[in-house]
Amino acid sequence: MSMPTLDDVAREVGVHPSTVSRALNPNRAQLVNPETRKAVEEAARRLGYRPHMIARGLQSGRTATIGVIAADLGNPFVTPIIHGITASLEVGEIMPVIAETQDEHERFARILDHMLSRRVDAVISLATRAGDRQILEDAARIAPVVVAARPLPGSDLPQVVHDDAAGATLAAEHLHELGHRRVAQLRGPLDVANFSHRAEAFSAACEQLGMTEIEVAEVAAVPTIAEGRRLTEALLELGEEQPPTAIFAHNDLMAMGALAALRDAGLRVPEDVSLIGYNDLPLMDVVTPALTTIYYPSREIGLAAGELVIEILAGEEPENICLQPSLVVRDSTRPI
Amino acid sequence: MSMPTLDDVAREVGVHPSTVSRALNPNRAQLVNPETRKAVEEAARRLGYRPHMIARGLQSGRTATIGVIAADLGNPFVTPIIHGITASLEVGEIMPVIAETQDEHERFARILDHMLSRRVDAVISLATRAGDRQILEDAARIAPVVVAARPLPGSDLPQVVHDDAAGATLAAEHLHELGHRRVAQLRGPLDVANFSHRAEAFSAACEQLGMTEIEVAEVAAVPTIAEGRRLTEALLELGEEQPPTAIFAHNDLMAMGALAALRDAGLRVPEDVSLIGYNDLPLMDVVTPALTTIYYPSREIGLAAGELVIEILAGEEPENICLQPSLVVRDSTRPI
DNA sequence: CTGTTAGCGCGTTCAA
DNA sequence: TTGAACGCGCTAACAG
Repeated sequence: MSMPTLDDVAREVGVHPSTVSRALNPNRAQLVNPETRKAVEEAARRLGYRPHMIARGLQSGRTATIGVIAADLGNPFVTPIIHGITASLEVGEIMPVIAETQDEHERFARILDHMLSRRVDAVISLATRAGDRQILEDAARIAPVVVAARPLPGSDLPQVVHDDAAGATLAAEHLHELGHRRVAQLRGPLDVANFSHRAEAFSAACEQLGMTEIEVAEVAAVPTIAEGRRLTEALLELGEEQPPTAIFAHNDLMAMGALAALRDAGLRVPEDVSLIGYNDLPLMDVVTPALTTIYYPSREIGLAAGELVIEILAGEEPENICLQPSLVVRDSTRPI
Repeated sequence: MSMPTLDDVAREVGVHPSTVSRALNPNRAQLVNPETRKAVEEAARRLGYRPHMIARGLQSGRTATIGVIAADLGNPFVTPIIHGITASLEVGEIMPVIAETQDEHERFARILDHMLSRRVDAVISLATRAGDRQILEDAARIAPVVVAARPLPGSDLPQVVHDDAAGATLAAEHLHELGHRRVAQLRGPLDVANFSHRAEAFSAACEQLGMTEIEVAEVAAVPTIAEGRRLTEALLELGEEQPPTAIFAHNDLMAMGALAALRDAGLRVPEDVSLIGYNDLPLMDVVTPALTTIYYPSREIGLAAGELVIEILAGEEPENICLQPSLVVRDSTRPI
């Protein structure tokens, strides 16, 4: 069960371990006699030698791993991001080490600590909330930290994000163009910057476009189907003279919850109420009605975050990245 | 950017590094004078000392990481599994290191090699295909290997799987009970044991129940929406006197593709054709029609795989685990 | 209770 | 072209 080391190979060939080290290192292999090199390579193969990256890392100081902190791996939103991260990291033979915060601050802190103990070469946080700022910035003095997916406003940390305000504005404009004048939004947890940005931008756009926003007092505790359902029910119980003609859900999961709640209330989408989501999750094009939504470039965010990490590790100056949303019109919205 | 070490703390307090090591190790802390211990702890905190898990691992031989090999992180099927793995591994403060094979054998081999180089304490393969058997068994002589999600028939490696034959049989029985007599299945790639098991069991059940199986010659290259669509189109072009009245798709994604293809062909689900999937992916209850499917306990598979790894690392004898499927009846199937 | 010594596997000096 | 020695940060074993 224990693996052969450089010493084993050296003994096998009858040379010094350093020679083996050199022979097996592509950069230094030329410094070694071609014949001994052949012999070393063959012995290594025969013995099943594999470099001990841990030992190597101990002195090089690099582990070729980066920490990825996600909020909830059960949310289909994160899969494409992690997919993108692994894809871009592959070129550097870097592997992600993954952990979940469940959106609990204390867990976030513990995980960050743990990752620094592991000496990950960098950390990508996909789980950032407003209250995590201090510990992230502290961590950044020890290892590079990249904030991705969820923005951290007012921080100097390198960020790979998306223009949530633009997305929410697109949603408002789309509804306005369709003739809607009474609208509502289902807000995600506001300590996640994406949602606070969406909330503010949507309200601002409503005001500017002259639409009446029917405010739902409550905010989703977590951005899930269940919470989307709950908020929608609250909205319908508001007892307004008339319900809104269109609803902007802060993400697609909440939109799915809204869809269910509306159905239960006997309201049809889009005939009675138009519904627009956010993220363009996989499968949103096959639900019925196919969901009009704001495309969130998850995979690209992941790719860019991975690439940014590689640049940082190469000593380059990181540049923040902000990707743009786009409107995906499907069947859940229509003219009033 | 460089972190303080035991030596730094020792120098600060004026003791020997070993004393610091002891003071900071919960198991050995009692062997040290309470006062010096206090002093050490305070100095460690003040300096921001964190244990160097890499260095520790170098001599303990454990890295507290396990490798997780997935086929495709873009498939919503895998996220809940990884979710389960991280959840069960958390108790041991073990973190998963993740990589993707894209279902390419060579990449699989490379990744396995890489993980062994990193001295992961164990490997969980979620990406196993028939041809990967040899390299997996070779790897298992170096580090514990657990095969999860995709079975590896005839192997002695510990496995955490699911009874695919039972699931496919449930599907066939359900269709039979509804009165269907002409059915078809959309087969996933057969070098993935789940799909070959489902294919065989479904055919066998058809025969036993006296249902006619209309065979689609082709098999999906990958189990995706696009391939599900392609196979369905092939099925419809078969020019049979009559198309089947029910279709069993080997997974939910393929079922979604089938749904689209049927719609395009002017056939309605379930009025004209009943459709049943496999996995019960998130959102399958909100698509329209809500998909009848076979529940696949993804999260439980992940949890069990993680727990199995922990047991193995604790020196216990691994026991194979086989979880049972269940039928989830929704709106995409109905009596003929 | 604490200091000393050695070594985990490797890369990187410096010599020869 | 190769060998010898050292150290990365830590823990285990042995002294004292």
